[in-house]
Amino acid sequence: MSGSCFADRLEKHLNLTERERAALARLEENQRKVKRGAMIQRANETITELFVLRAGRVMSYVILPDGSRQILRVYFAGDFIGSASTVYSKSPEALVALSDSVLCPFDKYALRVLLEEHPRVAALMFVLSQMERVALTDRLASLGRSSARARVASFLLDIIDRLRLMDDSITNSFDLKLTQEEIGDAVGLTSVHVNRMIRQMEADGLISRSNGRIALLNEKALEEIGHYTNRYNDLDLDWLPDA
Amino acid sequence: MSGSCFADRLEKHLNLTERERAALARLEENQRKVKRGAMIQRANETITELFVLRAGRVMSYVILPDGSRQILRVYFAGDFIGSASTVYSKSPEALVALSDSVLCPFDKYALRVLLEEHPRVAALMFVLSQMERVALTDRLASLGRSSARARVASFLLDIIDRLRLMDDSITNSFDLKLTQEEIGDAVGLTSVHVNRMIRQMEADGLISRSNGRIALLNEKALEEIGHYTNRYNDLDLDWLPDA
DNA sequence: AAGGGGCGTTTTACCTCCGTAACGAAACCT
DNA sequence: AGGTTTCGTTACGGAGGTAAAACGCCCCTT
Repeated sequence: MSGSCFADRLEKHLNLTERERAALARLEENQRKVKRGAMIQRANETITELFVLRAGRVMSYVILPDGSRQILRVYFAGDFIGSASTVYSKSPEALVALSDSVLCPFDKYALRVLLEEHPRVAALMFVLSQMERVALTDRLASLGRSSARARVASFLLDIIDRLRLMDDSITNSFDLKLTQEEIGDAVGLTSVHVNRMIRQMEADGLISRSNGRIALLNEKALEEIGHYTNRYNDLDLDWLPDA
Repeated sequence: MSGSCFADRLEKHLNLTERERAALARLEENQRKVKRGAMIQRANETITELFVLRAGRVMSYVILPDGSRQILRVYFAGDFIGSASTVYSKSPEALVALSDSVLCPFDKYALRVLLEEHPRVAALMFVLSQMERVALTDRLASLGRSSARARVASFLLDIIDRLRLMDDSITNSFDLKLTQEEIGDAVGLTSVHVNRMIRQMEADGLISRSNGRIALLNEKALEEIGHYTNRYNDLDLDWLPDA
């Protein structure tokens, strides 16, 4: 366990050197605690800060002119967030804490130094960003081309697989920490219809629920319903620069 | 005009050094011509090649188990494609030429050398990948939270703005090179309904068509209908390492 | 020039999945 | 206890999907 939560995350995929770990730890020198519901970054505001999410859960979203919301992504401990601000001077998306969380803010210019001095970390940042790109295209296919039932199923599977990545103790149940309205805003449905789907899946014995926790009782079936594939098995990072 | 089409694209955003241009040109040493309709990369096949698209037009898509297709992205000259293969050993998406095209294939390991030797280019690759990420989240919001009319409008605007980025001669009309079925597969609609929307927009005087070309007659109105914002104006690349 | 096949577009009729609106119950604050 | 948030459920309507056929156009072939 190094001082850097982000380094821990990267080490799920490959081994870092001491120097690299130290450099990454420097991104997390500052900490900021935020409460559930806190706005971390407003959309369309000037920003120079990025964050490593050290603990808790965060979502990013946009609000359309008609008031509807699209949740873009849910983030977990170890994730690098706010990365859009590496490119745009005004944040294209808002960030809100879904649970009490700990953030490590750092400056764009700190990222610059990191990338200059650690080519392998630079390559890794590119790789992480590609992983997120693929996750987004998967969700795009889900919203564009599958039914409400399929969208909810694949969304649940994606969340549990990402939680498992950092927490080995998770078996088949987890705390979603999202309201049904939020699930709807993530997969492009209304809360009413999310509720229909969830109760239907519960009636079908695919999932069960008790006070906020969701248990996936038949993942194979859910994967089929949701057209879901776990991409984290098929990584190829051999081409990255040597340590 | 350097030897590298990709360098030309990057120079739309910032100035490269001679050394950097030379390094990028090395990615485009090989050329391959492909005909319209040619499969460049099949989904789920082992791959080690990436491409710079030198001329023509290419799309990426996935096919869901039920046979439906989701087009993920349309690429133009100067775009870097197949980037998912930097992360996965099997391609998560298929690539097909939408018009006769010229591709410059290169190996993952060539990318590695580039990133090791040119930290600024590495940072730039990260930036490009973030730009694509934001483009995807915009489309995610479009599919998840807006009407058929809005989806078609924003799709057309996105295409024309990306064409304009590389070709100053474009005013308000362009060659789409997509069938209505393909438009539908890109924005999550059926060809029938795309047709309804397009003819409606034509009747409303928002667009006009003649032999494959589409003219946007009222971009302001289309932007409002599609909840569209052109992100290419708001870039902030000042933090990148110095030349 | 005539005929024909292929591809994309247009149109019609019908249907269904999902959204809208509304309200009551339960759970959660403070 | 009283407000606030979330969940559950209903009835209804509409946006968009499905299926099918006709139409137009280009290119081929004879």
